[in-house]
Amino acid sequence: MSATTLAEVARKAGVSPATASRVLNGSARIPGPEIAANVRRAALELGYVPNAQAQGLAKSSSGVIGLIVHDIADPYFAAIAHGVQEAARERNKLVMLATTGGTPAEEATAVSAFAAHRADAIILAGSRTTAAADREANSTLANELDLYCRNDGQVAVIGRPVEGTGSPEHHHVIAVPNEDLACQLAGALAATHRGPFLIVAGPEGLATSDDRVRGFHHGLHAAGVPAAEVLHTGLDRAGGHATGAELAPRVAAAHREGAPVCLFAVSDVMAIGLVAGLREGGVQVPRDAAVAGFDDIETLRDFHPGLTTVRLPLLHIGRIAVESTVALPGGAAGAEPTVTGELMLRRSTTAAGQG
Amino acid sequence: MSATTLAEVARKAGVSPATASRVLNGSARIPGPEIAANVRRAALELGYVPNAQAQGLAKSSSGVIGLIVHDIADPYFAAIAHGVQEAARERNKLVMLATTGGTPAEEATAVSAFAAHRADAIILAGSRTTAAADREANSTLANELDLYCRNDGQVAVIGRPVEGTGSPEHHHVIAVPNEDLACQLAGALAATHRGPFLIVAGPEGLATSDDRVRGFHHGLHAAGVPAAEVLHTGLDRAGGHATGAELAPRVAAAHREGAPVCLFAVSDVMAIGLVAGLREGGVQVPRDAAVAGFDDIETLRDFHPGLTTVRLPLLHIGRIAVESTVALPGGAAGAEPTVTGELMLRRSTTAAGQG
DNA sequence: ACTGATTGGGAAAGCGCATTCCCGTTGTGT
DNA sequence: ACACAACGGGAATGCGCTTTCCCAATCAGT
Repeated sequence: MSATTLAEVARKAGVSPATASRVLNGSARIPGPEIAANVRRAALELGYVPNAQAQGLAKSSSGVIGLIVHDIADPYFAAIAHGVQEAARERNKLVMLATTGGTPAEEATAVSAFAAHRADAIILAGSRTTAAADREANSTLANELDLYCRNDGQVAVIGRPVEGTGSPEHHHVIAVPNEDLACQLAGALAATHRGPFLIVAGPEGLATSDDRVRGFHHGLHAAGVPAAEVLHTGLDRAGGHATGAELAPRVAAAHREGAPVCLFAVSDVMAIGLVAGLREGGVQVPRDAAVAGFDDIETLRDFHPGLTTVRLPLLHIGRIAVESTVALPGGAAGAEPTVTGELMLRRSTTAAGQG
Repeated sequence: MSATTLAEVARKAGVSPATASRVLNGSARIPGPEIAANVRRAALELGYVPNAQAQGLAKSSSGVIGLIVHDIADPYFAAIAHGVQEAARERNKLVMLATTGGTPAEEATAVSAFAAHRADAIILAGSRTTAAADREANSTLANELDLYCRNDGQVAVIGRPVEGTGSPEHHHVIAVPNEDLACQLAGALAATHRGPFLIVAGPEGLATSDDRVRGFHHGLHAAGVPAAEVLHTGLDRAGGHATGAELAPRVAAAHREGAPVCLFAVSDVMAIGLVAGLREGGVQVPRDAAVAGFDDIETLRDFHPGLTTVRLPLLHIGRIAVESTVALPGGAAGAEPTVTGELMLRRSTTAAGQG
């Protein structure tokens, strides 16, 4: 059996389709109460479900927000998605999800798909990449976004703008002060930690990772601490874990020699993997080495020892991404789009007899 | 500037809209190569983006899969969403996400919204509830689902079927052997643990929680162990944490008296909160008490001490939910829809001098 | 070379709904 | 009592696309 249409409802209620349309959705003109009741009853009896596609086609607005993330299973993105979802619901919008694995090429196809669905807005979460290999894909992405904007689409990018896009009035950048916060973190750690610093970073060219590395370097430099060595690996638990296992002997040696290492992983999930890898290599945190992360992922806050990190208001970031891009039903625009973080100094960087 | 339409592309290419349509999407009839090239070039030059809504309206298929979860920030649902997303992409479908906080009423509105968008399938993840207070909302949900099915929608439910729905040929239940696995877990724990058992459950009436509690009871009973006390709390980290804090003195006392408690939290996130709460109350796991969880959430596998739990193939569950519900482009149906779990016995239930 | 089958393209009819116009009816002002 | 405004409802058009149906042109077959 096929879906019942507005026309059928109208016929059953003995009115015109126009009238039925007016009563069944908040139109400016509200038909008389008796007629309205009739229509509503007919709709109910027939099990009428409005066809959002037809509505969207007629109104040229789909009521959909597109969200693009690297990996929804990553708690970082899950938290952002949560915020997006909340704000979307307040606006009576649905959210469409695309996961891309972080490649600009996949992001471009996701944008294209969302554009095809005439999404009211597209939110692009996840680090931009500046790697040379992605240059072409990045420009494809920029083109796709421009195309979308030409059709009156709004896009919000979390972190950093996409290189090479035009129409800035359609682009909203939710800037995340990664560099500044990493700098602060480095300063705080340098104040208490005696010994060399090591940075466990994501792949080279990942903007978020690069920003945090750069900030950490600055912070160290400002504190008069020798520059940290940087190790590049995967921006996930596995990358951290592998690096931890690899580094364990060296870290253990450093500790024996009285110059324990402080490791900064550019994300919490990496830090967690790192700690696990070190532990499997016989290194205890914070006894033998200090470890810090970034993001303050909620699920990881109960980790033991408590992980020193930087809290990012992920949920809020998701919210303001949609706030900056689609107005509330009431009409008011959203809150101010500033994102700030907060240092969370916990046990993982507090060795006994230190601090 | 408004979007360019197929008609404009057709005019520019000097062909009819019909022909343009045929070349720009895989139609059965493929126009001549020269004409096709013309059309493609025109589309490119004009920056044509097909209107998926119009396509959906004309074809009556939207290419969208609706996913309903309690909370996307919960790693349990995030993992399922990941699997859904993967399988959806293989089928060239987009996924629409709705988070409901677990209330059947919200689930019903989500189903309604997805039905309005003519989603090709709806996947309902997250525990059903049998609480009396939800009776009415549950039947609303069932109605909404039936309405959706009447319009040829396919629905997959993860865990347990929704009570009161008809048209079983449209409903696919991805059964999760919660009860059986909890039973096995209880048996394994009873074999090594000496001391009373305590179950930290979710709200009463939550099917998943209830199933796991029941299974655990059975397992204990089969092992000849006295029945466990059940404590109901929130099915999240906060619930586990509060219960842990509350229980700490009692657990500590039990340990002092030589009869350490084994706590079974019905989900990993609860277990993590529980451990944290206990620790804040001075109870060390596994030294003073044993703790087990359920799900084997990936992000939590690096937890220390390793959490004894039951591994559920969450990603796979997400995959088969879509496989059972929308065919592959190739045409073949999906894999067999059986879900199995695996006991993961780790340190959290292995006190020194035991096991 | 003539008929019948096949191919390649166009015309047009929807898909389900919103909305602009239009018209008949009732209410207000002097 | 009459003109005019305001209101409440219907007819019709269009949103952008797919797809059937139809027609002209080409092809093979005896």
